[in-house]
Amino acid sequence: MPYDPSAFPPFAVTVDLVVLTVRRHALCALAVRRGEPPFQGRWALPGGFVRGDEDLATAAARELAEETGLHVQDQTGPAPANAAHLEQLATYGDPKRDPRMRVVSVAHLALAPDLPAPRAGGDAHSVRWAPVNELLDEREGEHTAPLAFDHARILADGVERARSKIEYSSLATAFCPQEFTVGELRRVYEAVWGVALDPRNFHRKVTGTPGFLVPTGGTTTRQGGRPAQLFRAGGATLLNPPMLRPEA
Amino acid sequence: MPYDPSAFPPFAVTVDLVVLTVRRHALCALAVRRGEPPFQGRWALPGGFVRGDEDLATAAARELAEETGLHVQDQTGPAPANAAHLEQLATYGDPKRDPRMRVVSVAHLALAPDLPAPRAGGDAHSVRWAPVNELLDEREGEHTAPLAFDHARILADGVERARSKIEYSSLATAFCPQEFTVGELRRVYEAVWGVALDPRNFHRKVTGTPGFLVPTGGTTTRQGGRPAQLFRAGGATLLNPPMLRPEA
DNA sequence: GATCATAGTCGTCTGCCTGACGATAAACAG
DNA sequence: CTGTTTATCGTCAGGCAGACGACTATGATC
Repeated sequence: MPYDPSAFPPFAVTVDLVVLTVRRHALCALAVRRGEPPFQGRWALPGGFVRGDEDLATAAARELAEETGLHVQDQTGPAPANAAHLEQLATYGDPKRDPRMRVVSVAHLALAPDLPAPRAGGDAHSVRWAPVNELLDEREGEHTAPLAFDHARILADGVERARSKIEYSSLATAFCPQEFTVGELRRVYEAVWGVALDPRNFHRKVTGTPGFLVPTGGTTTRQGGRPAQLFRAGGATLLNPPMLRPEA
Repeated sequence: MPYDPSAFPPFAVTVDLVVLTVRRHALCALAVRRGEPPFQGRWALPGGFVRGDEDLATAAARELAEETGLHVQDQTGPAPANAAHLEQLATYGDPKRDPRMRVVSVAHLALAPDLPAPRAGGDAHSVRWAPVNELLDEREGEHTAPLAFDHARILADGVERARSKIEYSSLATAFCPQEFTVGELRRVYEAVWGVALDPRNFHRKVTGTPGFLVPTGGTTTRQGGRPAQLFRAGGATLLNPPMLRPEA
């Protein structure tokens, strides 16, 4: 690795974000409308350049906060109400992925609870939560033009990562508010996997997995029906045994 | 995303390789000795700059071939004898990870069968297969100085990826020659996980998992003892049910 | 207030998978 | 021929998962 700057080609490095949440029983992703060419007017994933003195994870957290007001879940201390999970997804560096110049994008995956409040600093016309099925739909439509750049691929990879990761980790709780019921957690799994799960078996499974859920003592009827116990996410990050996705 | 080149800082982009194989019942990684500062004389992961017109996967495959003579496994057509599995691992971009300049490294993970032939173009003094336990050992020793840069972290991430991925995918066969026995495959799992497995249960499990192994009809006694059936990797990439790593 | 719809929670049963382990088979070394 | 090594088949008990019945506690409706 020589010093000589002419020995290597310069790249622009960006972070792109796949921000997922569950709204109205559907898995949704954050999309922004592009205001300038290329792909002007098309929807894209939020993202931006990594600064010269900034770590990749820091850049992703900064973009996430700018775009949504969400803060990255801190391991220590009490989690704020609007805490999100953030992890690196993959890096995309096809020489032709951006027609202007050579851009390498380090995509990150963020999982957030459904936000009742509007997004900070967001323009309603240029930022929206869209069902991933719509965004990944190939057909043209009012809101269904393909995503800009290679963002459909990135989104698909992010969705697949989320789908498989909630199997063997407690990440599904990142889609829930701080306190949640077993039924709410089940609806998260159903929305992310796109399947229906048996409430009784799910309840047994999830309450029987050590470290997954801790009861808070409270109950709620916000979903209607009989009052349900409230839980908080337990300390376990890896689930043993895992939640099994039903056969394809 | 403006055009203006002054609007974003330039980065150097490299690929680093975690190349794993199983030799003498131990999981080993490829290490190269650095010939110049920084970290002169220390061991490091092989890698190099991504060229201006090159995809990330292409750059990784090129570096792999230069360093080992291995070719990336092609989905179509017959696999050559020296075929390796290659996938992107993660990207490391701490601003201080290289003291000379801002380098973002897209690490890749390669899994290869034990190579009986010496490496093409390699100097025996500057390239070696080293047990990952040695490379990750913090203590100083003749061959155990810590890896250069953040390569210990990258190697650890690669090893962990391999350990978890052979659970639910057929990737363990990438460590085997084209034709192999159940016992040889078991020794791969034992070396990667660092545990002893029951030969009888392992045999039942792998032969009972659909699409994992297809018998070639031949047998071999190269491991001594009773002749063992030879198998080839089946078409399945995802194992159902998965191989379960024994409890920690 | 009785009835109904909605969710939540507890049990039961059966089949499958797993881990532990006995037994047999086929090679080679002495 | 006997012991050693590796491979392969079988058995058995425990645990977990899917299917599903039953009961409970709310709010909504008549």
